[in-house]
Amino acid sequence: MMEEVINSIRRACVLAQNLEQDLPNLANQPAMMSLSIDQITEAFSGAKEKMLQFSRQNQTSDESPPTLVHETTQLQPQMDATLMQEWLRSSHALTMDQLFQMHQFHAARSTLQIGEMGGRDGEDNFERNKGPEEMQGINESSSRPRRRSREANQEKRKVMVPAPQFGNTEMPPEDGFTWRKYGQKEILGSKFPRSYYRCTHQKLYECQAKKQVQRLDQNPNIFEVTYRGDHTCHMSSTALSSVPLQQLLVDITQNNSNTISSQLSPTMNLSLHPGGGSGTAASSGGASASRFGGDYPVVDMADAMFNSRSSSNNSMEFLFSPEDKSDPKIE
DNA sequence: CGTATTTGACCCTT
DNA sequence: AAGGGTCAAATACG
Repeated sequence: MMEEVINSIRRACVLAQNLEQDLPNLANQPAMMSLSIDQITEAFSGAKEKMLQFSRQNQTSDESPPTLVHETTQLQPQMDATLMQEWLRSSHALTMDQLFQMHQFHAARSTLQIGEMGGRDGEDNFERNKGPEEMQGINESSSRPRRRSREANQEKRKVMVPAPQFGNTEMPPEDGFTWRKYGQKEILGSKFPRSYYRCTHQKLYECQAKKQVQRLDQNPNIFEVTYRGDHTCHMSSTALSSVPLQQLLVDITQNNSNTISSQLSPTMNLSLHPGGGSGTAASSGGASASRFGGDYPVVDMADAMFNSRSSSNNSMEFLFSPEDKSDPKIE
């Protein structure tokens, strides 16, 4: 539970970092800056809410509800708070100060309502009776096999992201993952087409993560990015700014408490050289260790490292083991 | 020459 | 049936 709070805050911080980076570009784009700020505000609000929730339930009753997180995340609340503060102070001192001010400023008027997508698809059509079993022949004439198309019940996370002010504005900004476009479609009622991306490493790790990008007709400078599926690869080869903060952000805004915690490994972040670190420690070997799961707090460091290498995937295959996917079914 | 994107057809969901 | 999502051949790109 508490690590949820920490994660939330962390996400907010990542967002804030992003904003800071884009500050020069956003300077003359009040709309987008406002959007970005709203996102950050929203993120912090979510974190705060969770924290209050947590502390409330922690001191009144001790019937800690069985959250769906790993058991390794059972940490002492005090400890968490301390470590969290430590982390906040050590790695993001300046920004954090401003951010908290910002937060207080905007706390009252959180206006952004992303993540209110059509989430009413509670039930899934698990077996869409895929009738013709394409008798496994090499009959490539007319009927295409088409295996499992729409993965059953994949939750969608929707987020708005401002278009980059420089370079190719046709493309949404980097989000920390490498995507490969596999389709584009005109959408009814939208001026702009919607593009479909899937994770570049889908083959390697059966990474089912996908996203679709659509720029709003109201404001072409803003993309609506919808994420689907989880990354089973934890790769960040072309990361410009950070992690898939969209996912994270949306998670906050819709109280989707269980999806994210399974993707992040909350505990290892907490062991971030609290205090003595002085920032630049662990730069040589340390980061590689955290590459697999929880390198989120060290995003800048990780980025610095990853950015230097381009996208040569095959050489890294052994580095990115399929993680803890305890699902041996391999088709 | 291998990899990524484009694009129309195909198929699934509503 | 319409609209949306995906496939895969063709093409572009490095």
